[in-house]
Amino acid sequence: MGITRKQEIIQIASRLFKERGYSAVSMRDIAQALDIKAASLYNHISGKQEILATLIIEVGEEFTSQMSQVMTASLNPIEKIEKVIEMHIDVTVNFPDNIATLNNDWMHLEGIALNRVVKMREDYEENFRKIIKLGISEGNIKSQHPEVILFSILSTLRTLYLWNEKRGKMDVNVLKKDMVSVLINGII
Amino acid sequence: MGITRKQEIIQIASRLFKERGYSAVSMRDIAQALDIKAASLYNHISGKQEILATLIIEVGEEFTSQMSQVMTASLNPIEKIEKVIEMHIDVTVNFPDNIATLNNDWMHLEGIALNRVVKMREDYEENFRKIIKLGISEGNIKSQHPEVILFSILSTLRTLYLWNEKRGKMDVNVLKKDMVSVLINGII
DNA sequence: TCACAAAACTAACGATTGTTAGTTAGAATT
DNA sequence: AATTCTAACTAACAATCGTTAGTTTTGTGA
Repeated sequence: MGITRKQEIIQIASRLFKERGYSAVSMRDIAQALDIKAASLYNHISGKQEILATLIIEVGEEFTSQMSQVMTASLNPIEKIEKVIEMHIDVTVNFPDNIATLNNDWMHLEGIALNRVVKMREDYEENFRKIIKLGISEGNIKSQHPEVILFSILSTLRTLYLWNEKRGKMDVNVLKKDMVSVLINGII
Repeated sequence: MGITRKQEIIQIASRLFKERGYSAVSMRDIAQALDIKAASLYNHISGKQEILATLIIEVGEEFTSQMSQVMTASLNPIEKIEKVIEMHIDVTVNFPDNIATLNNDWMHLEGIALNRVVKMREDYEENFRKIIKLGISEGNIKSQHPEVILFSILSTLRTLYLWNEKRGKMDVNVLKKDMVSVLINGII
């Protein structure tokens, strides 16, 4: 048993959403990419919203689960940040299209799904913030405005997907090592 | 003479584009925000595309012009990177909505405008890359893969607009100082 | 006060949107 | 062999899209 038709639809849709954005992709576009008619999609999914919600929640839960593993690990703050960076690179490699949609189209979610995703993101940021603040109070991290540190690292990690193709033949482990070095030690 | 009606339309549109994206904002939405009918917009602009193109090219030219000033200044590579960071913060403060649209909706440009903007972005990145490579060869910058450095700094700067509201009462000059410190010296 | 230009309006166009209803061909199950 | 299930299809819907044409209102300068 390979992947279901439903998964196939969501996969193709995520690719199109990544390129053009949720609003610019029609159900007919998605159907055409699968070489079927738009109405046939509804044998597998309830609507465009379900595609969006499934896509986003899938990768959102991956981040949540991985972050909670990092939080409970017995590591010092700097080591935890390193883990978060490495984890982010792994998730980006495994879900590049989902991440694009999570970043750019979360606001087109409706109802409970929207609340849920917003809360997931807030919790994620709050966990990251805790690590940074602890690192500062313990003296491992320079005493800088924590929000600046949080934002700098997080925005680099979040937009990794944009750069992942250009990265080309660069090995994932090399990328992790360089990324950790640049984000933690700076460039000089 | 304050701003023209055309500028007013573009301003309102950029705010809506920032929140929902170009494709999810209709001409009727823009008109409603101005308390007029959609057809009335066409007394001032030729169409939705003109709004998008004007918006994006405006801020694109600002970046191009400021970057070329940095390139010709007699500064060492590290000082140039500092200037680029500060410049990016200034442009973000002055054009927060344009930047959101440049980042997220450039692919919806059509015809010459699309080519032009893609070229502007490529040139911008190439200039930044030159600074970094020179810094590495001169020994001012750690010998790391230049693309990792370029990408880390640039993605932080490009998504500053997302964070600019949360920044709240944080003074622009403090932000510049902290940002330069984090991006160049790291967090430890 | 009159003329003119600017900027709004109403009405409508053809195209496209997400979605539903009902049907059909073929495969799997009984 | 008969039945059920799966997954496609055609046709159509109401709503909305960007845009155009033609008309009316509004404000300004002569």
